[in-house]
Amino acid sequence: MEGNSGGSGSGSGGGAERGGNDVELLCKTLQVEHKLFYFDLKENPRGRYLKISEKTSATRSTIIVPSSGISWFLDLFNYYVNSDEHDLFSKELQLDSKVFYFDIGENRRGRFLKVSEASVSRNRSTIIVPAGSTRDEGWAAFRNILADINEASRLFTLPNQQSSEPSEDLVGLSDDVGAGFISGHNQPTSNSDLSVDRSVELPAQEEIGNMGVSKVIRADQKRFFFDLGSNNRGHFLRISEVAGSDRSSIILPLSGLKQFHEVVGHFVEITKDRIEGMVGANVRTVDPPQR
DNA sequence: GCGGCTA
Repeated sequence: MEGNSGGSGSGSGGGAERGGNDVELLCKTLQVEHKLFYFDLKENPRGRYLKISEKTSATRSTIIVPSSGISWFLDLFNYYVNSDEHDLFSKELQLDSKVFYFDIGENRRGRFLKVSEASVSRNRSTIIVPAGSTRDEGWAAFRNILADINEASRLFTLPNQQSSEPSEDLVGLSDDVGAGFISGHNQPTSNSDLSVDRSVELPAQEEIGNMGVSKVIRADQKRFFFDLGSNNRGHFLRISEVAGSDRSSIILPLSGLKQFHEVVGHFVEITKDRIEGMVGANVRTVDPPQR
């Protein structure tokens, strides 16, 4: 019934993008009690993101998580699942220009986790995840979905390049990232009873290989975000440093990435004696827990 | 077959 006036022209220049042109990489569904959660891993030229929607009979609410935040969400849900009931505190997570608030609540229906997204130009949106009746099964199921999606996102990101164990590498990024061809693969997302996943036929594999690649490393109190991107000038790697509320970035054209890698390797080499005891202590890549 | 949540 929608008078979709000229359906192709719907992308007229407004700030409200509906993500209609975005590529769906992965869709999953999770039912917790009578709520339905939709997880959509999507990608557009600006990058990759995870859309999480909560649907009830009368309510629909959605949060958008940048791809760099998926592993943080996984970490946080692990925290809420694994910590003792009395040790649960509110958390907040800042990503780009968004802040996500995690708060525990309880009423006669039970315990729940409220996840709110606050961004500059958009109304705050919230989803509420029931803890579940026994052993936080709602949160645990939610966590498992996040783990699957995090894994899948990394599969899309680096098809063939996990040659070395990440615990010994400062940055597991090879110098030929540009060659992004995802071979026809049987992806190992196997048995999930209540989660329906379908691997979308990838319409533009080169784009997927070239964009939306993200990594995060932690060093002391700082976080460094590595994001591949491209514009009309070509492809680049953006490295952002986040410490407290300060943030700054450098933009490295891919043409310089190999030299960059060599220079970094040089300094790793000459400081090896000093840093090798630190790897794994306060300098390490963020590796989300398996399963 | 719920129901939580500042806009």
